[in-house]
Amino acid sequence: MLQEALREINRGIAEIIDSERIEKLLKEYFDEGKTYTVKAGFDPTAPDLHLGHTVLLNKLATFQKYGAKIQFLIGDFTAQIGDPTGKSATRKTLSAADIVENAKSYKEQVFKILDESKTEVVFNSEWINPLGAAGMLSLTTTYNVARMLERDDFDKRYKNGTSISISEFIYPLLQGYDSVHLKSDIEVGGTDQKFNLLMGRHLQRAYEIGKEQSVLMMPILEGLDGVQKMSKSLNNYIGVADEPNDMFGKILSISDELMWRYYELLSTASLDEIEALKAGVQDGSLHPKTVKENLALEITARFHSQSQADDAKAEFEKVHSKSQIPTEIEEFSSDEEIWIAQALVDCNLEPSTSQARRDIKQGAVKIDQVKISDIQLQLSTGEYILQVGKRKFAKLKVN
RNA sequence: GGUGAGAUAGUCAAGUGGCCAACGACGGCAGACUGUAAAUCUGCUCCCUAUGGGUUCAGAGGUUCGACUCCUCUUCUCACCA
Repeated sequence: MLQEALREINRGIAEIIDSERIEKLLKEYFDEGKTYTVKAGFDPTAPDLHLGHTVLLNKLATFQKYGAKIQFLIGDFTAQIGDPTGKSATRKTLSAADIVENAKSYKEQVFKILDESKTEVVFNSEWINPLGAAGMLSLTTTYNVARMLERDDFDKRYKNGTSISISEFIYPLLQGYDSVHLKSDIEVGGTDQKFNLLMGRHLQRAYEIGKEQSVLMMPILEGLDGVQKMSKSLNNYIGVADEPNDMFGKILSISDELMWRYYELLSTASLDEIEALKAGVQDGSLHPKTVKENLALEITARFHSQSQADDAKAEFEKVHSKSQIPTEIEEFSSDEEIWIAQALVDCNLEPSTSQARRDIKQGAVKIDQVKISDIQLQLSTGEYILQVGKRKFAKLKVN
């Protein structure tokens, strides 16, 4: 039982620090039923969760299975500074109202994966605000500039002469202080958070709270392009709130190489099962597309339902394999005869009539499945299925 | 505080009086090929019912027949010195 739990917890992780302590905590849970706390911090700037976030959430859910109480920390105070991690410049701040709104939407999405009864949602402004100037000052005395500059991104920026705001130095300290206040046993985060996570250990020691948190780092999930990390701003993400059809389609559009990465980090299939799939593809007994479809089905079902996932698969086959028209298409109407380019813009298929013209010239536009080439085409009374490229459809009714 | 350099389309980055709606790269979109793959090849990539017109090169003025290019001021960024 203990061994199984350890295997589950170690699955897919990038790095672990002080795993002996985790083992000890688990042993105490199995032997004496003692619980422990696992902290994970989230930035309230991005309330729309995507699969990249779920890598971490899945790990937290695993911990919950084995006696952990999750400290789900929303960094409302630290968001005012902006985490300098991976950023080349200081970023803008959020209003208090935005933060409240974002946090709310966070909770709605997170409990699709986490067990609410074993999760405590906390805001760090709660204890950082009362810290005051004196508290802040004493916090800063626990660390020094030279060590702060050891951090890779600070180091690079310092050497390049790119500006580093003093407040950015404060950020890791505050994140570490969260661990002091919460007396966390374990903190889970992305590998890019290593410095900040270790700061938690450092400060727990400095503040003598009698323990030092173990740190577990999850790898960063690549986005749909397979190169850059999955993020909303790069628009290469699969959102947990995406419609079943979108979710299924997006997963199927990833490269074969990336598919294995997703299997490792997102699937509940065991490592042995994944190895078997890889072997199957290698010797040709399994088609990579089938393997990818199964992944898409599993993930779509997790965030929606099995039947919705099955429907998404059927829909996908209909539209793409058989080149038929999707079941549900957004409908638009026009009260008078309309020029094709304008119609495409009105139906949100094209951003401008200029772009529409170009696409028509290139043969990317179809009406009722038939490719058109006449830029001047006028649509008179009737119903039309407009299509741009392979995936954009709209139905237009001209009265 | 002083001195110097710079700000060009989603990003990087050419252009230093007309040949500029602005080279190139990346990204993005589309076509071919496919498994809606990937890789590769090709085309497109400010707006406008368009062999034409309109708005762009940080912002505001100015010089000029003509400015992304020259001048002045403003804003912002960076470097060196303090």
